[in-house]
Amino acid sequence: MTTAPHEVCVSDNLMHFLALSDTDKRLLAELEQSPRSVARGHMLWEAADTPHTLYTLRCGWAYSMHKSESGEEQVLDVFIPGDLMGIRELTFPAHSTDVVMLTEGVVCPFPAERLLDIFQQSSSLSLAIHAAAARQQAIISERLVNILRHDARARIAHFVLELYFRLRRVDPAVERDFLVPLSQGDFSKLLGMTKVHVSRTLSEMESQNLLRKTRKALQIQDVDRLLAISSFDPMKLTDRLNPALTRGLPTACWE
Amino acid sequence: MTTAPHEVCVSDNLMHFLALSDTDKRLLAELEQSPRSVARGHMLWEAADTPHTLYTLRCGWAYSMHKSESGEEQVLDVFIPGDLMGIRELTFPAHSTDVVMLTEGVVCPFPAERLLDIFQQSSSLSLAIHAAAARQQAIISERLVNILRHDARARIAHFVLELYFRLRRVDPAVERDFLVPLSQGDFSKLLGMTKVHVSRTLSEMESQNLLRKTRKALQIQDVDRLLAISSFDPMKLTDRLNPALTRGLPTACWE
DNA sequence: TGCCTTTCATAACATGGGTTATCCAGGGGC
DNA sequence: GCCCCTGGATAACCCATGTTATGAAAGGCA
Repeated sequence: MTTAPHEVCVSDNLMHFLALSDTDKRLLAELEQSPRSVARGHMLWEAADTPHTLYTLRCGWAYSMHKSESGEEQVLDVFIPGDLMGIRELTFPAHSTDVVMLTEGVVCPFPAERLLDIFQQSSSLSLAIHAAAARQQAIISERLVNILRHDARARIAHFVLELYFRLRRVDPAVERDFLVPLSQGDFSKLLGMTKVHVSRTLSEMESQNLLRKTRKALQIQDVDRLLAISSFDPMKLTDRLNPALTRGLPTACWE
Repeated sequence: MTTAPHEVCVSDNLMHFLALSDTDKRLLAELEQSPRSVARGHMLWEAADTPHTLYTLRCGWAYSMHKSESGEEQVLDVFIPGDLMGIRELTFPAHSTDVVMLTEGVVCPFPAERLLDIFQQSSSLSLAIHAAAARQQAIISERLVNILRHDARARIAHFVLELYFRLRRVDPAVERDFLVPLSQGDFSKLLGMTKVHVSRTLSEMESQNLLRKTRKALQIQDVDRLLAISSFDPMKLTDRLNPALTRGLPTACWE
């Protein structure tokens, strides 16, 4: 059945890329010194704020979204435990998204300059953080390609697989049936369609034994067909780094 | 009238963010040591290649695209002179896009490790390069939001403004009427619509005196209405950096 | 317990944009 | 000058998805 919420820290995330030295782990642990419990709906930052604080997400889910003047909302990122939030917007004078907790959770805020310190102190960590940031962006680019080229069924299939693989990456205990705190409305804001059509399409997919979505959980019934429908490529989220960059650096434990 | 092609180097791009020291300029100049003329249609890299080489684009245009098994093409980035090509995919073991020259041009290839050297040698340059990379990604994210929320007219308006502001940034001589080596088919691959509909919509927009696109050039007739239609926000491409990061660093010349 | 809000399901209808096809114009090569 | 080839315009038709509306189920809260 669905697994219970899991506590993950950034180093659990980053060590997938490279083996981290004790110094690296200590640097990361400093970032996560001040965990803070936040309620569902809590806003970590708002569009137009200056990004002076970054967050690691230790437990719970969050998302970032654009609000247009007309009040429409477009979700850009979904954050899961272990994710680093805010790097995308770090170099900008102002945030362009709101970031809101989707569930209650625990975040660790730290000042942006700490990241600069890290960049100066550890090239392994710099690389791992860049890799993590690049993968966050790759997720968005993939979503763009997917959305532009495919119909509603494929969009949903793609996104569901994205979630599944991302969750399993940081918590291998995740099964085919897992907790997802996203409503159909959230799906619609992510995938650029109306919630009515999300509902229609989910019903259709359920009747085809592809997947089943309830209020709280998501059950993947046929990974292979979902992969085929969506042409999702798990490699796009790979933990493997470019070998041209890692000469001389310690490799990750899984190798 | 339309302006002639312009030669730009990366430092012309990066110095918009921060004042570059002579050392910084020298480091960048080293990257651009080996300019190479390439023909229209030349492929700089292909999906599945390992990213060992980055390029600066000194002159001419290029784009990167995904090809799906079914042969559909989705354009992700459009590169203009001064752009750094390949950072997005740098940390991945394989490229996910093809990059093709849209015009003849001049590129400067350099090995990926040089970038690592730069990161270690100059924190100003690191920051400027990160900022440039973040803006490339922001362009894609903006396009995603725009495409999901708006109809064909707004998509085109948005993209046209994106081009206009990006070109003017590196070459202030660019006027309302400028050269664009993109066909309607290219527009369609960028914006996720058919070329037939691009044609329909361009005709409509021309009849409304919004803009006029010919084979080679693009003429913006009514910036204000285009801005209104597309809710394009030039701030999303700002050269201004996050003040929380630049304490102690020299500011850009325009400040 | 009952109330109230949010989420989900479903139906009837409207439409933007996809599909396919044909023709025309421009531009490069010879 | 002629030929091709690519790019662009236009039309007729159709379908996936948006729109609007309504009711029911779920879940929080007093």
